[in-house]
Amino acid sequence: MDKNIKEFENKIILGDCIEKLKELPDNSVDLIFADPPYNLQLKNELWRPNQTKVDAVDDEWDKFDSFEEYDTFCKEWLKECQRVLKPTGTIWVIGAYHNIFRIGTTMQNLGFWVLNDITWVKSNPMPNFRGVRFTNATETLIWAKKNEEAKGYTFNYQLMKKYNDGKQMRSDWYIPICNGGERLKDAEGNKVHSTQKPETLLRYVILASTKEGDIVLDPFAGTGTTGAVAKKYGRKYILIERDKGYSEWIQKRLDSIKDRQEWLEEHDKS
Amino acid sequence: MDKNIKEFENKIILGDCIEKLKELPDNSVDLIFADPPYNLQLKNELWRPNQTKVDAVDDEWDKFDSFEEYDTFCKEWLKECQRVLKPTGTIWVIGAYHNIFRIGTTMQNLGFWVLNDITWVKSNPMPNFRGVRFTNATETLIWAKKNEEAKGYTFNYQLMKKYNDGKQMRSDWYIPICNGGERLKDAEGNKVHSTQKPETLLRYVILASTKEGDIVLDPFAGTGTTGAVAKKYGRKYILIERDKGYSEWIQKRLDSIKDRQEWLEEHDKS
DNA sequence: GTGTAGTTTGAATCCTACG
DNA sequence: GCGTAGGATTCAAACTACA
Repeated sequence: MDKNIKEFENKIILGDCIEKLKELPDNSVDLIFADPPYNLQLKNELWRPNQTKVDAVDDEWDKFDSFEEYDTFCKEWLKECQRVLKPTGTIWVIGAYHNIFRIGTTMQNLGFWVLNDITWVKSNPMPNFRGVRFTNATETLIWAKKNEEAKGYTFNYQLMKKYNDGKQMRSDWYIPICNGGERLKDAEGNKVHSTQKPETLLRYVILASTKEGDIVLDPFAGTGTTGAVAKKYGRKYILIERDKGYSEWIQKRLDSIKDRQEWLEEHDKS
Repeated sequence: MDKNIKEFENKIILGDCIEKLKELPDNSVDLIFADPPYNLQLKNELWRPNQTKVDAVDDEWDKFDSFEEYDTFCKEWLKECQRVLKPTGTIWVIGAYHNIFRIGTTMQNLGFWVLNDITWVKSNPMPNFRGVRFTNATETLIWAKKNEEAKGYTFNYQLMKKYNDGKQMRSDWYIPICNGGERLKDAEGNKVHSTQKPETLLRYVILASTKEGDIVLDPFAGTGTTGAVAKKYGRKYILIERDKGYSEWIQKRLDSIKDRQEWLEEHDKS
């Protein structure tokens, strides 16, 4: 026990999100970015808190049960995030209409204090092929502080204003989905991860709400976009990922990125 | 008991939302648009940089003691809405980050099936004066059907596509806030209602998800924007409003609107 | 009437440091 | 904990006044 946060800095931690969060000390990270899974098909493997009894037949699991399990799962990891977050830190959680309402409710119930809901407006969303709904063109990010009383969170107002043509940055962000050279593909040309987030999105998040040298935690690291952007901008990262395959991709990805200091030194020489 | 929905058509019903909803028959309306109180929880005064005070929403109807009380309230009116809604009908609920997560969760728990979450992107939102957050530039609408199994809801895909320059309509809508001549003002020039919605927003909603002659119910009618747009486009309306003052404004507003048939006849002559 | 400059205002969970 | 002083902070659109 009584581990120091330094042991975890710039590490990729392989394992279950909740278990691994529990190993981190209280009040130790400056920013959390969480992109939790919400594929209801995975419910049995993923967010059964109690592995002992799993219904064999899916039909026996009515919708409310499945929502309840998901809520329990989210409450667990969010509670750990709240504990680990510094009082001056903030948390970002991204989701879509399948899960973001439940997450927002859970966060408010735990006492997180919402600062903004940000809409990621996709410039190139997937069309609705059957023409029975509106094109699903957005995802939502919740930005919150540890609790209502928490003071002193970082918001680089002037920097964001500069990036927005000199006008105050708004809560609607126009960013393309992750595609092209940035999208990780395996040897067969298949995408490595189904929901890889664009680096631009993480750049907004990290530049808006951290200072250089801050510690950024991502409990669902996936392909490691959070780590990649953190490294590029001189922030420390702690990445938790339960899938060994993904974690190996993250390692490769991060190894290929020069860290800020290196980059600055090279830049000075030229 | 056993009232017929025809008794309520094109009526403004003065009274408590939940009580009055209970008088409506099962499976009787085609569309519900609900703009419930947001539970803003504003605590302090806010001053602009030029030392003028922001006119905050401090109406009695937005006061709740806790999340729990708010949730109970929402569960009640949403349950009645679900009962009253035809299986081929849909419901829209608008909110902001203060309440929309709770509403979405409650709706999912009740078995409503979400079709889209729509982001109303405001072209002219109020800025963040203190520079401590992003400009709060959006509100969210949840569009849902009665339950997962419900079939045959109306979505005027081609019409919406036409309104969107021939491209499939997306879930992000760019609409100014309600201001100018459309904003109702009393004799002293004060706004009648602190949160009047723009007609354009309701036009999108009603044209997308109803046919002519359909019945549109608004349980929190306010200044009656839903009724006004319904009347203009040949839909029937049922408006519930608990405040006598507001309901009188609605009556005046609706009286000044020609109904669709009248309008078409005049238009034919010219 | 027309054009320009100045004023007003909108669903807002809007500060921090120091006694 | 509280009270107070210090200091940094706004965008778009409608409306008004006036030339």
